[in-house]
Amino acid sequence: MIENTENKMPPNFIKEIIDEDLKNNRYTKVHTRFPPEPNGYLHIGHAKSICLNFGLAKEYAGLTNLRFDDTNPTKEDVEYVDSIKEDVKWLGFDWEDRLYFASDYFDTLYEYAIKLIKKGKAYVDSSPFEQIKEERGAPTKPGVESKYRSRTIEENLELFQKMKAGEFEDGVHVLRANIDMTSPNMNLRDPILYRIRHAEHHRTGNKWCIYPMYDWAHGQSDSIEGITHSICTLEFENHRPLYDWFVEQLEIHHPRQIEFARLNLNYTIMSKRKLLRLVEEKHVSGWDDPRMPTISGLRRRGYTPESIRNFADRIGVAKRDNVIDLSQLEFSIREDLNKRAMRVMAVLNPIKVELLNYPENEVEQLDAINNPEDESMGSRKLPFSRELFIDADDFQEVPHKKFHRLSPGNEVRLRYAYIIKCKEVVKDANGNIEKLLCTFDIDTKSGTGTSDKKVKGTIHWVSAKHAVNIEVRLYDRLFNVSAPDSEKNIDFIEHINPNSLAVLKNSMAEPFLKNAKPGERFQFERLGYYCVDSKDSSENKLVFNRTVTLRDSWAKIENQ
RNA sequence: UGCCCUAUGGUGUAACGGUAACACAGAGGCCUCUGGAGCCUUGGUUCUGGGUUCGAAUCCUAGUAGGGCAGCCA
Repeated sequence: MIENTENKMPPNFIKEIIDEDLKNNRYTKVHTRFPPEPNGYLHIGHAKSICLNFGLAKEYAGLTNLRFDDTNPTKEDVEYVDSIKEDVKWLGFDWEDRLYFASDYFDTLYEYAIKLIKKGKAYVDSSPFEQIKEERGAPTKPGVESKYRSRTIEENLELFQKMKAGEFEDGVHVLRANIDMTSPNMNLRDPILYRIRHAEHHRTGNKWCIYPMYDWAHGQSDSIEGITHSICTLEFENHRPLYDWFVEQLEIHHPRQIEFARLNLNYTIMSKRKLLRLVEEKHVSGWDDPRMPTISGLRRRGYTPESIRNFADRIGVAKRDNVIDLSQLEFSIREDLNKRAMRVMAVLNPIKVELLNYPENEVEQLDAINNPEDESMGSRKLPFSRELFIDADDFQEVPHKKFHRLSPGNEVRLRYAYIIKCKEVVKDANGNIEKLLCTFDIDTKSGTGTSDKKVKGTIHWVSAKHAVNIEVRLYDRLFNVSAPDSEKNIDFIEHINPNSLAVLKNSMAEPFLKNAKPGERFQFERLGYYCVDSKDSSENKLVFNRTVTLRDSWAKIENQ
């Protein structure tokens, strides 16, 4: 396997920080966490974070928790909780018995809030929404203090208790921290800790009608879990002083937050909101549509966990904004599947070939190697007969000057079989090719060494009467521009590639594929990697998804 | 006209003060019963200007450029 076996990711600034923390005894172990909000499916960007958090812990012999930051009941759902667990597991990571929810800490968080109020560090603000917004100021304009800021501790305690008891409508009061309305860091301008939301929570039901804000819940959750290094993305950099302030005021365990740049992929959108829109507006078949950058989409597309982990290692982690080339992801899956996928022959767009000098009812069983990269995968038998299918792309009636495949009067090798020559093109009334009449050279049988005839090309084929009909879904990038959501005035939906999916219903595969099981991956020789669709494929109707094409140097020649 | 962060070949990431490395992509070539795989070759005055130093991609400083921050979202 290509994956490095030393459990080591390449050097990065986070490891340097951890090394230093360990050396200085700031912490004596490494404990990380992956903290998704269950409001959507995980995508390849999350995979980067998952690999980072679990990878770091593994490398330092530490632990990683899975914690759902479920502080907003109006946006979250168990469907997402389940999918996230499945995806993390599938990626190959194990949180063991450390599955947590921020909602597990609602009681503790409430106690913490009381503590803050008693210290005079939090107050109930009864200003209307608009007023709070107004008083917060702007990045370049200091905020002003709320008139409720000077309420007594007793008054705050009583009001907060009543908020919890459900005595107020949504939005009537909020609990705010008492910090500094003039701070240049907006996060420190008396941030809201609790809001009233009479909504049912997917775990706590109707127990609560006040819910903690993310900023109030997140850092304390990390603290409660004894997290040493809270790895998060760059946009929370400005929140760090606030989180530090909370744990200092509360005098509780102080995790160290380290921010890194999130993953961006060209020709891809990563925003959960926008992915949700693709699903809701049915531009794709669901969160697991093989064109989606979600983990479930990549899985259905045929990506392996190993390939994604290697990808994450390869792209590294740093603080500068980045856009990774899609080819990097494609390389990762080709690299992995090249080593492990069984080779098989399938004809996407069949043209019939008749071998005029091959006996009518004869069938030969030819030897075919299952994987030239891995001898242990052995070989199999391929039936060969008078009538075959080859791919339309492998025949040109008027060949391009560098075309090495079949054309009238030309010879080509049939992989694992014979060299054939095209004698005649048979067409129907509309001029469409019906079949190719060819002859085969009996001395050129593969493996016999009875002929030293050389031809420039080798093509794949399938025996017509033995072939199994399959459906093939050819996927291409979902968007036709490299940065689909970069223009403010153009809806990213307009950049959807109309050819992102092509369905071929008449493809033919060698009989071995008859027993292919959902999720199984193959290389269709000379074409690419394909996997049996996990949803729509059945024994009667095999459906294959194209994971990725093989590198195609012919395409380059052809385009010149 | 505030605060925070960032700046290395086309794209990423490394180099931890001693003369730029690795991967992907691109371009050449070799090899080949997958035009696959594999192998070889080929790109950078390290954003700019000052400074510190025997020596700077690395430290300081001033610019410039990009990103983030004004949800009772996360």
